[in-house]
Amino acid sequence: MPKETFINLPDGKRQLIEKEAIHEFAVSGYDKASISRIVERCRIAKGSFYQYFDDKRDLFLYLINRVSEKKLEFMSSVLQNQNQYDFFTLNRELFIAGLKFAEKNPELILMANWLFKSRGHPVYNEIIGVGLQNAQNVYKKLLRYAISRGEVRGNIDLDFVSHMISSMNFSIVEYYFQNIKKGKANLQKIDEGIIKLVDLFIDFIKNGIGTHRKDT
Amino acid sequence: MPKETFINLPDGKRQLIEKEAIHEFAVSGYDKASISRIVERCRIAKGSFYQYFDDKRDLFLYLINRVSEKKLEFMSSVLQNQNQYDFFTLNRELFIAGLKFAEKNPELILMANWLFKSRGHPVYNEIIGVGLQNAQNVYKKLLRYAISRGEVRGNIDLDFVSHMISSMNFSIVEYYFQNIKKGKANLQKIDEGIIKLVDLFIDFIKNGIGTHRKDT
Amino acid sequence: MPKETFINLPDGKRQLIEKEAIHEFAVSGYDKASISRIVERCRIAKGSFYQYFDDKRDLFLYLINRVSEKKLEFMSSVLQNQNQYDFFTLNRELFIAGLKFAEKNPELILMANWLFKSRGHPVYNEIIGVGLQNAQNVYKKLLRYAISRGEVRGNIDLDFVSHMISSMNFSIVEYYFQNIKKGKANLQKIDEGIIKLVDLFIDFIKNGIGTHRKDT
Amino acid sequence: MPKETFINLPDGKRQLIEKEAIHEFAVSGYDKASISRIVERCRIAKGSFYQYFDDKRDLFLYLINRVSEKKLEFMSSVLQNQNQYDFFTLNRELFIAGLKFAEKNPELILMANWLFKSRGHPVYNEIIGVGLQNAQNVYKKLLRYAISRGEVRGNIDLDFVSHMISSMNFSIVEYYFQNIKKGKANLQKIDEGIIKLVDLFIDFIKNGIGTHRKDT
DNA sequence: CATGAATGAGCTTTCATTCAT
DNA sequence: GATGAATGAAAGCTCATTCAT
Repeated sequence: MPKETFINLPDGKRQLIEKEAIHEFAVSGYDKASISRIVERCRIAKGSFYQYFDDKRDLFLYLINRVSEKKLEFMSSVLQNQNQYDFFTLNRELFIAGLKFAEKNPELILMANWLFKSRGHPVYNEIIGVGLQNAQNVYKKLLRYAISRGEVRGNIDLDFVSHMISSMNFSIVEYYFQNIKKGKANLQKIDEGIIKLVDLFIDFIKNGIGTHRKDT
Repeated sequence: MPKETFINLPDGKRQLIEKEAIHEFAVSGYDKASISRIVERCRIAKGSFYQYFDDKRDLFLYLINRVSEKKLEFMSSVLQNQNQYDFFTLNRELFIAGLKFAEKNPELILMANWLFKSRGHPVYNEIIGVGLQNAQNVYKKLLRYAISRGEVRGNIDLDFVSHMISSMNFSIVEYYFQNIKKGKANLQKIDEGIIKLVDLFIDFIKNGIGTHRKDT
Repeated sequence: MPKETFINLPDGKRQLIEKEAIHEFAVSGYDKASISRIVERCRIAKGSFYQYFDDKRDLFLYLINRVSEKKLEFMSSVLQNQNQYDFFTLNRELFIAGLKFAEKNPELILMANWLFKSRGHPVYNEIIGVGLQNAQNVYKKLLRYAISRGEVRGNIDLDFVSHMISSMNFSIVEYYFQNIKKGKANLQKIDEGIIKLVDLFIDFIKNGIGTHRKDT
Repeated sequence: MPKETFINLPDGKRQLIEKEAIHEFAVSGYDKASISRIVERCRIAKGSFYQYFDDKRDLFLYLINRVSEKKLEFMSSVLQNQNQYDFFTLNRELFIAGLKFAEKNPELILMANWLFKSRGHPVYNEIIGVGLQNAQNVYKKLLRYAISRGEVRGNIDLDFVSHMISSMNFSIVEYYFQNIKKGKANLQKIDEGIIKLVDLFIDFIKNGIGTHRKDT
């Protein structure tokens, strides 16, 4: 975690560093991310960086935490309605909120996605070790709650299902990004298409693991 | 592709080099993989390596080809029954064959998965350029065939669905690996569990994109 | 061109690096010159070198520029009298100034001579591309001016004559160096001898390309 | 010098090796010349090469000797008339014979020229050490003879003058090659031009070192 | 607290030469 | 005598991290 010196930095500078660091990790991934490039773009001294953070790892962990916070903040409005919605509707809303977040913070998502893809990488393990809230755990909690409310069958493999749901989430976002990059369609239309796919996906988990079969 | 010198190597040595190279790429990914480490572990001279392969890229491409071959060989028995099975059953069999292959060749799979996760990396593009069959394209073909046979709705988004199916495939294999690493259960039991999950997944794609709704 | 870090180096260190680099290029030529050897002799870290220069090429180009500067500075006193002297006298003075410069900076000359001999080498082309004044072009200009003043016949092949003059220049300097190396004579006497030869050479070009024949 | 094994080689193979080696040295110079490339082009084994020659140096020395032989042979017709011609006419004939040889054996000349430019290089010194006949020595002998016949002043610096004459020779040939490469003119016309320049040069040395002044 | 030069282990790659077959 | 795989020292270059100022 960053040192006092970073916390005490004037807001503008701190935000600049965060922004450029996120950009660097988003574009290059963790291993190829270059501290030199970050400090160059921020116009701060290399030494200063090491007054703020212990090392590259420390910076990355900090940023991942910030992303989690930001995303949680963004999604809190949805999560506050946890009791109103059933599990599947809540999921749909979360999914869509996630897509909107991705749309607004594409670099945050690219960075987080690097992490998601890097199971087995030393920093991945460390982040898990630090007990960072990750999507999978969120889904696990929601699933447990849904089971207790009778919305989801109790005999599912919680770990696997939450793994799959977060994978799908990731996979859809990735697909979305790729198509944007290809400029395959205007954003409006892609959004529509993706929401259809989200619905398809929601349908799936409902039919697949719900207590009541659809269409009966 | 490797030079004659590599092809002519005594089997033991050739296999040792392949094994250690696969190990290296599996644990470190392409960029961090170190030729120095490979030759050290094989107890061959650095220069010898460059008698066998043009460079790191050449080695990696060769190994990926080998994996494709091996996997194709392994799955050919399933694919030969392409006409007997309907799309969903075929998928199930492919899935299970894939899991068995992963079980027998865990490091190959780790290496291939690095590639899967590295869309955008120069070697990824090159492998695609070389026209290597990747899972997504295979599924696209199978889906088209299934649509022509009336087993799958014609109004699906082929790209998205094949993307999702190969992602799920990848995701399930990954999940499987993690649990093995954790020693969470004896292999026998995990196998049973996973096959159940495969069935769940097959159910999903059937209900989600099949022409006929289940239970109607 | 070198980075700020090199410019800001304490004089002693900067000069040491220049000296050792010139020595290396002088004895080994560009291709065989070894950065490792340079940094070893300067007792600096390899990484430090790359804080100062982009690469070997960058170092060489910088040094060649320095030589040009130094030589131009050294010869400026002669060139300032460009209008007072006729072409042949000016040449004589330039020649002698060149020899004196060579005497004071033997390694610079060896380095520059490597370049002179390496027409066709990538760095040669690059240096020409950068528009560095080379001897041949200087002579071409002087010749044109001399023709306009009626001191030199107008029907000569400018390219060939300037090629020959700079070759001779080079050749005489080389001869001078060899004899010094052999310790063939005390410097005083060699100087006398060489100046005689310079006069002979000046005579030659006068007879060859001058407007008025000697002895008529 | 080459080993017995090379001498005993069938003519065709021996000549092929010589041809390709000359090509290699001509194109790349000594240091960058690659034994691997030579054996590859000759389709012989690397090991075989080392059965024929001790090393790269050995091969080069051998080839330089062969060039000397060939050139001497080519020029012997001129040198046989040594007594008929005066020094200057002989020189002119030698020069022109040299140009014709260069025209017929461009790669030999490129190789020899590398050597000429590489005073100070280990192999240069060795070749001199071996006492190889070089142009400079030939000129020295001719000059001595010419002095004895009263065609050349006795008070010249033999070393310098022979150095200059051979340098000029080299320089003109180089100029010739460059213009051919540039395709600056058709060969016929270049020849005419060069012969004019040769005459200019002969004039020079006549004026410079002859006993009798021209035009008086 | 900011600075930015210094560090050095590490990387991939090359190539003349050797030597067992 | 022919073979060609094996060798390993040496090359140019990178980059996260340290530390004296």
